[in-house]
Amino acid sequence: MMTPMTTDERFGELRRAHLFAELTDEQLAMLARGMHEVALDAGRTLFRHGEPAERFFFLREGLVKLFRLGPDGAEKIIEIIKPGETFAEAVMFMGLKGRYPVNAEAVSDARLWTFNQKNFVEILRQAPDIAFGLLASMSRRLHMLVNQIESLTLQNATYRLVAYLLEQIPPGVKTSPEIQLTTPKSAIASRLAIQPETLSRILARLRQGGLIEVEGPRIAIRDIAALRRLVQTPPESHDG
Amino acid sequence: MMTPMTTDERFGELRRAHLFAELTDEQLAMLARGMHEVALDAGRTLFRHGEPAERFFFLREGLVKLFRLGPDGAEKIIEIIKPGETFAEAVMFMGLKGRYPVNAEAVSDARLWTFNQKNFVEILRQAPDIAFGLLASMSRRLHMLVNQIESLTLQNATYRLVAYLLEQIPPGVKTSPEIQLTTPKSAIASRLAIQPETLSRILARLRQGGLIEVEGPRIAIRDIAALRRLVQTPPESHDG
DNA sequence: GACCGACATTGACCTTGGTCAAGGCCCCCT
DNA sequence: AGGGGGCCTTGACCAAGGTCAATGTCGGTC
Repeated sequence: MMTPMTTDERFGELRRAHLFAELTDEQLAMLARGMHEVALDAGRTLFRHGEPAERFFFLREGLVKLFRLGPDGAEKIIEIIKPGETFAEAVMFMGLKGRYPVNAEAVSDARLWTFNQKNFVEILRQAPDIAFGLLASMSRRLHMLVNQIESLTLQNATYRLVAYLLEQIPPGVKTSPEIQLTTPKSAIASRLAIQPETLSRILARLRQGGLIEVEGPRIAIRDIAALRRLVQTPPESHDG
Repeated sequence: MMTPMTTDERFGELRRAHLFAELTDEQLAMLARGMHEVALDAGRTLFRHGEPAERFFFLREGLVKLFRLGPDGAEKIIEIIKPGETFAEAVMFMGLKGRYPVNAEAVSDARLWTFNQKNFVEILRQAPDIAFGLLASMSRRLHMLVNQIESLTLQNATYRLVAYLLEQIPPGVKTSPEIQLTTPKSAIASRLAIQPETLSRILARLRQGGLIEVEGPRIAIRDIAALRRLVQTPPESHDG
């Protein structure tokens, strides 16, 4: 179901990804040659933990969750991919027998472009600049995961949720910002490794304290200073 | 206080690191030109979370822990570096203003080689093969962190400890293996995000169950099958 | 040999967050 | 309008693991 689209439009869209932002038109053209379109209904699986990793992805539309399953079927979301982001690039360098370390499933109807591993490695050889972009993007992910581990182990559920809320504030907004949750609260709970019930309770507590107001997926920040005090923002910021 | 050492010996030692294993003598020579020796007493800090990252490291001797501190000073060890491993390579690609995402401190007296970032990036440009090695090594770390997150969120303390013990079994040993803990138990507890008291209690429980025997830092596995059953090894292995 | 400090162990108690169960709200669907 | 299904909320209860404190063990030092 590919809608007609000019090359320029495609390039523009690709460049939304960190990984591709710096590429020349020529390099993008190379890339685009090996690219395939995929549409995925909400709830459908893109790949599973342990499967051989032959492709990586660029998300054009919709939401995709990356998650692991525990023995009892419990699910922990590692990351929620939003449009304009690439994912599973990293795994391609685990050697020939690289395998996906997580499951990927569409949260809402999604459209993606997929790239073949071999193809991409070939491009990398010819255009080492891309390799540097890739290194940067992996660094960022690495850093993010370390932050997640810290927050999971050193901070309690309230801290994690408040930190998450603060991260969601659109940049540049100064006074009483509002947050629009883009994913169901249950998904956020999983990302923060808490139960939906606990998430509810913490929000209720913050509401009672006058720190926020909640109305469905809209959260109004009433007392941002108090929230920041709650997380005692450490020297460096908690970028995600 | 550098002891005299032939070039060959140095190259041999460098090649113990994944990252350098595939390099030619020429490439190693380039690398070695920008390399400096550092000795670090036990307990001394190598770098701190948030400092500008200008160098990365190869550990020759001793142990180094990478950790984060919570607001209250609680410490979570992210990784324990062992001789022959490199660390902090990844952060160099976070852009010019890259900062260390963790603290690094010597657990025991340590000797390291340090490499300058600019220097190394220069080498990468000339020898793109190294970049691929770096990508692979970062992939591995990424994968490892994802596994840690899974285990922290989806598994309980006993599971984590048992999984850790199973990982420590020297490869190739079949019958009633013995594990020599190389770090104090308190450090292991921190790596697994549990308190030393809890670690003690779990070990005691496993001992009472006849699964292991503990004598100080030596742990004898009595019933490896039962241990494996405890962690119900998922489809794919939990490499660390 | 006595003392000290680091580390480990054990016990009693408490806190956090998970589990189970019962509604409530809202949107869609016919 | 009525009914059904997601999703969220709230309450009662529970369990895992954390905290605090006392005690043990070992190795080094004077």
